[in-house]
Amino acid sequence: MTDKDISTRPRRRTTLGDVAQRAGVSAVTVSRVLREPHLVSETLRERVATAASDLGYVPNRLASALASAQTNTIGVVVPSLTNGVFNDFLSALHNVFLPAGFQLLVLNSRYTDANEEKAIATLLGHHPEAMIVTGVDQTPGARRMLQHAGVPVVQVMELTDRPIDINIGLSQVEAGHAALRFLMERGCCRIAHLMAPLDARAVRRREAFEQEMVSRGMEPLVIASTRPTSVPLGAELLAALIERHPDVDAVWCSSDNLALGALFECDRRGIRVPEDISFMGFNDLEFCSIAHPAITSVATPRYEMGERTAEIVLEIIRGSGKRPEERRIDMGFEIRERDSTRKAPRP
Amino acid sequence: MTDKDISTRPRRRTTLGDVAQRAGVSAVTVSRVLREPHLVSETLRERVATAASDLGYVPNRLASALASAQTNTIGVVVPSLTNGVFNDFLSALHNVFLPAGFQLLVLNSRYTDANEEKAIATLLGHHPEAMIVTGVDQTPGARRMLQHAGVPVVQVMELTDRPIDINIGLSQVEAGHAALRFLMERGCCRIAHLMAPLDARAVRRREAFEQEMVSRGMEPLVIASTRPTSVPLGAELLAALIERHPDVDAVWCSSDNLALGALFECDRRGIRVPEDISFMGFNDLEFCSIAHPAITSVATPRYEMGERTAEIVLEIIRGSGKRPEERRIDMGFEIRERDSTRKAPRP
DNA sequence: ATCGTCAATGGAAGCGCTATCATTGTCGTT
DNA sequence: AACGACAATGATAGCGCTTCCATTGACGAT
Repeated sequence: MTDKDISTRPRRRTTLGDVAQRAGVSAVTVSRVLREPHLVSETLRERVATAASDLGYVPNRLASALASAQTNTIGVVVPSLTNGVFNDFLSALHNVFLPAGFQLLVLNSRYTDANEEKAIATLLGHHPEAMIVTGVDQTPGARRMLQHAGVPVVQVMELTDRPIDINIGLSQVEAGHAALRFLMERGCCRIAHLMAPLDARAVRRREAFEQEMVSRGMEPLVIASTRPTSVPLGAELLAALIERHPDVDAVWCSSDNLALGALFECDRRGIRVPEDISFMGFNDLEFCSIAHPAITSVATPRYEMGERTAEIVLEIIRGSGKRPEERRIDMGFEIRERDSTRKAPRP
Repeated sequence: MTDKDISTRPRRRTTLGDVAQRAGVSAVTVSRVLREPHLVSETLRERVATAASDLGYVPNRLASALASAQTNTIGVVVPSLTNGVFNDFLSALHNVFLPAGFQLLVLNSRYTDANEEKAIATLLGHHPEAMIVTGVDQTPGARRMLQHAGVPVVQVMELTDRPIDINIGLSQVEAGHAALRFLMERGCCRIAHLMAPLDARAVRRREAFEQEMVSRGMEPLVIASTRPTSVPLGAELLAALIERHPDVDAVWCSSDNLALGALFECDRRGIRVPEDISFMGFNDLEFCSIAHPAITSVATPRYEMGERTAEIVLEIIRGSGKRPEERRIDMGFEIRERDSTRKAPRP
């Protein structure tokens, strides 16, 4: 039975013309029924609709886009889908773009520049109405392509002085400074940083963190792994840290996943949090507030960034390309203190 | 300066013709340089390449696809990107399809049938070479569209007797039965199930779980929430469970995220795992083995499922539509026991 | 009765590319 | 010297749709 299904499948997909013929009208009329039904009499409108549904007609977006020079597509490149951060961002984009009649084309660069460049090329081949890329470290080739694309380009998550077009993000450098200051204010003095330098933004935070330590006369202490951030990696990095530096009293993790893994490892080793070591994460993913102990984290406005990005893009598209006053928007961040850094003051 | 960048942007994107003109050749030759360079003399090949790069030429995939009737695109619909399960699956698809010259178009149905149908329609509009959809509960409309698409269709994650075309997954029903049996064998007798019925597969597992309990004369005990699965939800569901049924001695969670949240909540309430309550999750996400206590989980072959799916699709496409012998492939599952169910035997 | 107006439809051209076939020129062969 | 074979290039015709403009007929205004 299923076999029959397959063999009876039409070899040629039904087109506008097929529908037109079946409805006894011209192709133009069918096209109009789909896009501007108010211009077509009700009689024909119904006849066309019936014919279309009988034939299981699905308009060919490729042809439509080619003819109209309108793809109603937004190209997005993110470095990871595993990381909850980008899901929140994408979710916001969806929520604004879909109702506006746009469709998202999302490609994953897996944290490598070459992939990002390839992804950008691929997306541009689809002629999106706008491009949204993560970070500000595109390759020269990618930059050039984006500059020549003739569509709005938004670089997100991070700030730069030389944006390609629009830049919406937060200062990773300030976040790095703030994190160290926060832990010091809580009385910590032997502070370590766990990170995965695959992410360019994590590297920027690390640099700021180290610089701040050096400027205070402290010895920078960073444990890094080239693997992508994950919960198991957090456990590993913490183990490595404790082995080499059993005297740490605070750990800042470059991602909440690392923090969670590190917390598990502490639990396993009988290290008490925050009594023995204070812990802080980054991004404030949803599990931070629910973990036990709850994890202090640097909250980033991922959802808001997505909304803002989408709104600005729509404004530009609808305003026939006019850019807003501010090309560079700082969305800020906020440290949410929870139990993992609430050490009882020393007697 | 940036302003200038914008204003000097070309209004019309460069086309094959532009490159041809600049290189002093015909459009056909440019097209050939891009697709079948061995057919073009080296002189022209270089001249064309230079012209293309000078103009920042990006081929228009829409036009190319329209003309060649080949999009080299695979359409994929998943219900969620937040859930690690689908990332592993997508990751496998990427790893097989990209090197084969195909590009993935991924849409998110957010666990609703209407969205799924819309996503399928949208993807079909892009004329993919194959469609991969999650689950087996497509709406009649979606089913019809897929049947008429004239391309291979794979339903994944779950098994059915009536596949649209190809079906690769695992039996959620068997998983439900197995989970209960596993816990009973470990001596648990008051067993609860925490779940989020947004996911059709979770519902199927629940039904099997309940049925198995009933058939053993036990009273089914399920706490559900209509919100999507998440770590915080796990904590909430556990709280609700304990309030109503303080006597439970085992909990099976429909996802590892729920299990993690529930574990945190136990920790917070001083409930010992596994001494007081045994815990089991589903999917075996990477944090299960690293959590403390490590979480017993039903491991699903997500990555392998993705690989298998991609391989079969490629086979069909390359074999000019010939389907494999087996239309329905059971990838199985496996319970990985860890500390969260390793209760010391009663004295 | 004649005109302009307007709603409702259709015809034709073309979006940027590729498939197909035709055309050129260069060989080696007899 | 004439031929076919073949490599290298170009001309042409679409792919399925939309845009633009032309056509038709019904209607109210003069």
